[in-house]
Amino acid sequence: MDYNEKQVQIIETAEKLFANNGFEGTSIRDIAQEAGINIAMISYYFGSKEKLMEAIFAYRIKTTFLKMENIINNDNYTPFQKVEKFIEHYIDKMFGNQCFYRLMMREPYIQEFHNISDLVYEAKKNNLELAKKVIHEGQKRGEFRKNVDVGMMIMTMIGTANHFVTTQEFYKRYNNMLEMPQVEFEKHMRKKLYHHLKTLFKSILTHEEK
Amino acid sequence: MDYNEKQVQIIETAEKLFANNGFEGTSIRDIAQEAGINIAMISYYFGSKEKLMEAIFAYRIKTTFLKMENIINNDNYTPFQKVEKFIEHYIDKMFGNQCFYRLMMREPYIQEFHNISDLVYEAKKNNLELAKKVIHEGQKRGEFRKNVDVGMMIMTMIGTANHFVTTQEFYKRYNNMLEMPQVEFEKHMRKKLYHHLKTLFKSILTHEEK
Amino acid sequence: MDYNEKQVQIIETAEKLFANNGFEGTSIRDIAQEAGINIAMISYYFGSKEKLMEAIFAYRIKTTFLKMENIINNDNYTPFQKVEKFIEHYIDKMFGNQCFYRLMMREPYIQEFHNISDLVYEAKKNNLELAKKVIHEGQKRGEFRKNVDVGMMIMTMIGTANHFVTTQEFYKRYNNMLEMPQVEFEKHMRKKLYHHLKTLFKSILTHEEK
Amino acid sequence: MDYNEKQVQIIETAEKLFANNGFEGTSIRDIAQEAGINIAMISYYFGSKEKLMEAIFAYRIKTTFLKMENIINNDNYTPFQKVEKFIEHYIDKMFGNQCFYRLMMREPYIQEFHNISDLVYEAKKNNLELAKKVIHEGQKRGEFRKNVDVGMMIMTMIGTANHFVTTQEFYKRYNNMLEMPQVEFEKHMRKKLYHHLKTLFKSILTHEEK
DNA sequence: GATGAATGAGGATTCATTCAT
DNA sequence: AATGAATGAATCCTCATTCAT
Repeated sequence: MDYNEKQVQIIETAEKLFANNGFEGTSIRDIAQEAGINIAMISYYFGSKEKLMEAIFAYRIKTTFLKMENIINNDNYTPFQKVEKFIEHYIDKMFGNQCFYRLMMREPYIQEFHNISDLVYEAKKNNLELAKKVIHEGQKRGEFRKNVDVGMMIMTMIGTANHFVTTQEFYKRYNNMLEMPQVEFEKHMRKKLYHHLKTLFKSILTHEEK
Repeated sequence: MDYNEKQVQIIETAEKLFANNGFEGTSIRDIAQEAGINIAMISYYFGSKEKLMEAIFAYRIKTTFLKMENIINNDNYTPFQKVEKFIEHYIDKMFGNQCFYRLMMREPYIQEFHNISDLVYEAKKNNLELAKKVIHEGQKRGEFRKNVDVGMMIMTMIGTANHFVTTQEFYKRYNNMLEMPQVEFEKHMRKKLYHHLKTLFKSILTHEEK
Repeated sequence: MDYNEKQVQIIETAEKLFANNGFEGTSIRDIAQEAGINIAMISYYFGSKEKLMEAIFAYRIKTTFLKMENIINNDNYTPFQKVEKFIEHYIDKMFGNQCFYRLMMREPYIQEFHNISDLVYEAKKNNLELAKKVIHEGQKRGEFRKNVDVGMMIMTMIGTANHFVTTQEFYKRYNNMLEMPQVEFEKHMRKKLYHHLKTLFKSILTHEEK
Repeated sequence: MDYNEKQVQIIETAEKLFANNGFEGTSIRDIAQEAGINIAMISYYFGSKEKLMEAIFAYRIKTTFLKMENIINNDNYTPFQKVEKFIEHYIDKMFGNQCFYRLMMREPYIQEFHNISDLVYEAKKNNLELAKKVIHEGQKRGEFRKNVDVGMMIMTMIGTANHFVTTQEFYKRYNNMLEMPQVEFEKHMRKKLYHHLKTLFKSILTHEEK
């Protein structure tokens, strides 16, 4: 399960190409060429193209979906601070691993065919339950409204964030930001997303129904 | 630009398969077999696989992104009723054309290579501007808060709705609804989404900042 | 065996395309498009693509390889004048039917597969024997040398003339005549060829061996 | 640019089939079957059918159009001996590479579409200029007539020789030589062609105009 | 451990032809 | 008489994978 330098290089190259062109739209030749390695090495290291896909998921889910617990269990934060941290964390992860997130979005079916279904399911479930825990805590402490559908809130956060990534190109074009350097643009996006989701959650969690 | 019965059948079959398996993951053979037609007919009718993809977009965007104006311009509705109608309409369209929406989500790159880029851009822009119009109207009438980022609200609506569709399988499994018939499940989802987004928008648009 | 206007149009279009791109390199669609007729008409009129090829040969050989006898049997001409007429006639025919001649040159195998083998054989044989007749007449009258290989002379005439047509493009480029209008260029070529072959034949037929 | 054994085998097989059936009339399957190799190997080695055609030309022109200079520059030969050697050399090359010569004759257009145009042009030009050099030398030494159109003489040589190859089948049939073994037949043809062209050139180059 | 050569399977597309009208 | 729709066969090419080295 530990990948050497070359294997990691292959994984990351493949991830990028799969995200851009899809699993079937990317050939092993493409990956080998982009990564500067021999074509046969992919089958050699991973067994097959499918197994490489599995490796990507295993690699990312392991290194990506961890360490959320630390935030949740830090007692120095108020419930809403925890929510904020949670949002920040998700956004940071997503921007830091855009390719992988785009890949997950575009190849949902891939789960069914390969041995990653459970992995992904567990990661999502884990995420959801952490969020529930935070919000329930806030409710118990009387700081959040009672009748909040936590599942829907999480979907809103993830959906909005994901769509943000997906729709970047439209956004750029619509707002005449095509010339802005990618790094700056991402910074802008990220900040905007932070603010929006925090405001949204605050509004939902603390707004009194009339 | 008018497609006969057989052409529509091909378009809809291809749309489904492209949505499930991707453009490159779907062979012309697959489409022909599923649609019960001869393999050569696809090239015969559409010229190529790529042109078929273009036809799908042209077909759907034309028939899907219309008639939203009627809602917006109906003076019998209050601004918030218009927002509700807008949300309903988007959700209905999306559930009614799940395949196409999933296809758009998974193949964003396809726009760049083919002649659908502008089509999609215009549709999205049109959508966004209609939403802006409604909300600005509510603001002018003092019924909505002033400092609402309309763009972000739309992204939230679309992102949440899209994610809802994408994540169905996880949702089913997580909530032990795997046995529920698809039709009933969708009804359930749709209702839930209606409610959630309306509540969300109400909260955002009318909640007074403290 | 009599072709109507449309059939002739198809034949001539096909002849041109076959000459330029070869039999297999030309599709029925190409011919139909170029001739401005329906695709099905070719099979309808001629039965098949192969039969169309046969029709071209039948059509051209009939109308092309005739009337040579008149020259030969005209008693007002001296033997060498007859040779000159013969040369002129061949060159004129060839320039007037360049496409057909190029077609014959590039598709010699086609004879074996189709029913035109005998047709072509007879035409060639007829040509050769007419030439022999003229030259033998000149020899009998003591005006031509005795030991002339008539077959080789004919091959020289035909080969040179054919090569002239084939190598036009090289000739143009080599002599900086790329800008010259095709009509003028052909006139130039034809004149040159007349003169060359006549001189050649005169030299061969009348030159006394030392 | 150096081809291994298998590549050469493919090139020579393809050359033969292209010469007989044309570029478009020959399928990759045909070539693979005749050469006893896997179909995919052709694309593997050459990239495409077109590139294979280019390879044939590159291969032949390189190995075929060389070493003529040696003859020309050999000072032991008289000008007419050089002409004879030149003729012999051309005929030998042509009979030794009949397929390639037939291929060049039947696919002149192929030059325009592919990267061999210049290659062929240079080879032809080179050939022509060597011939000119020889004849001009003879003229300078007063052994050849002054007013000889060297270009036309070369065309005569090449055209006659080429036509000889093209028309073999007719010749055989006409002269009842269908039963003669090919090797013996070729020997006969070659000898005949030697003699004819040498006589022809002698007559033209040395015959005094009256 | 690492790789270049080789291949069978399957990809999209074009083809000449047929048939109902 | 003439044609648009439709199709099975064949086209070239790319694919992921294997194997001897």
